[in-house]
Amino acid sequence: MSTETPATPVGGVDVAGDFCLSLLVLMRAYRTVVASALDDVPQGARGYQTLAVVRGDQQNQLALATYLGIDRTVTTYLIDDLVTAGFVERRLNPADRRQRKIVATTRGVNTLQDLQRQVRGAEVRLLEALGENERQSFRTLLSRVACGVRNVDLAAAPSRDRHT
Amino acid sequence: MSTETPATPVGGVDVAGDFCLSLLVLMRAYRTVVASALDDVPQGARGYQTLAVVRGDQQNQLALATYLGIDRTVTTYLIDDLVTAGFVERRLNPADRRQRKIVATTRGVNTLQDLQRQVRGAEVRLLEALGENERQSFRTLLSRVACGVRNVDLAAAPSRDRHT
DNA sequence: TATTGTTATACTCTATAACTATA
DNA sequence: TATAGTTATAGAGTATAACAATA
Repeated sequence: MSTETPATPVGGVDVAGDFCLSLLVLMRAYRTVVASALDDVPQGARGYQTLAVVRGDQQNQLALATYLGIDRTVTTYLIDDLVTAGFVERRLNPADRRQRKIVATTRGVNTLQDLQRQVRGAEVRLLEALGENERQSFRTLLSRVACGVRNVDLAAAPSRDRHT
Repeated sequence: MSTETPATPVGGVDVAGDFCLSLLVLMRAYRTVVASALDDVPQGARGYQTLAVVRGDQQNQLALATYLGIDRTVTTYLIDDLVTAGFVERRLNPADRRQRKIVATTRGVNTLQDLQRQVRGAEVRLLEALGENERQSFRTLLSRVACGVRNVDLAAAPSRDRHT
């Protein structure tokens, strides 16, 4: 009740206005646009994100997995690759020896800074259709949506019950 | 040259403002939020998109694949499933008997309308963190970015050359 | 017993190439 | 010969479950 628009945009198709497809297109374009920048980063965008998170805060793998929204088994392989690349280290947490804190190496931090600059550039290209103010708006809105979604944790959507 | 911001947002990490992660979070949340609505649609969001495209314009499979950004081999399976579900039909194009035009059935059209309503509702929930005006802005900006990206075709990003 | 991390297995998704039929 | 569509095979990515070490 009281949805925003009439259900059917009669006449032609309004696919251009279709949120679902637009989001997919954006996602794919994003991957393409940052691909060359993240080519040498293990696991591409995922490795980059990990590096960005790890740089500021030293976290164990489970916390990292939760934050990035990936499985802890995946995290193992991911960190393996980042360690091999020399971007992060695993350090045993003396307080709880089950945990391994992930710490960015100097090389990792330097690489990250370099990557962030390149990724930023790629993002600007991606958002070329927008003016500078709009681009900033879009960034801000996206960020707020993501934060909101992250906090709410989508309690309204029982994805697990439906897995049959 | 003349990028928007200084490369490093010194101090803590600015992951909340990280476009890359935000986009991923949004994408995942979107999937989750529409999952129950699209549960009975073959191939989920992809089948839904296909139905939306097919409804307005009768296209052959190759054109469909191009538009949706998927491979033509994938399209075959996708259409197979949609046919099985009774949402679309394959019709031989008399003008060129190599082609199969994909046409939505009555049932497909009705289902689509129903789905669109549900998906719209889910999207509103997804964008809950935004006010109504902001929500509309976000939709519009996203749509424009997607269109821009689609037209430009990302010529600047040589993803194939880098495939080693 | 519960938790962190690792390993092994299986499953899904996607990409590549070979094939049929029409042009 | 080139194109539309199909089929088969292999690869990447992901999820599940079982395991080892520590609490």
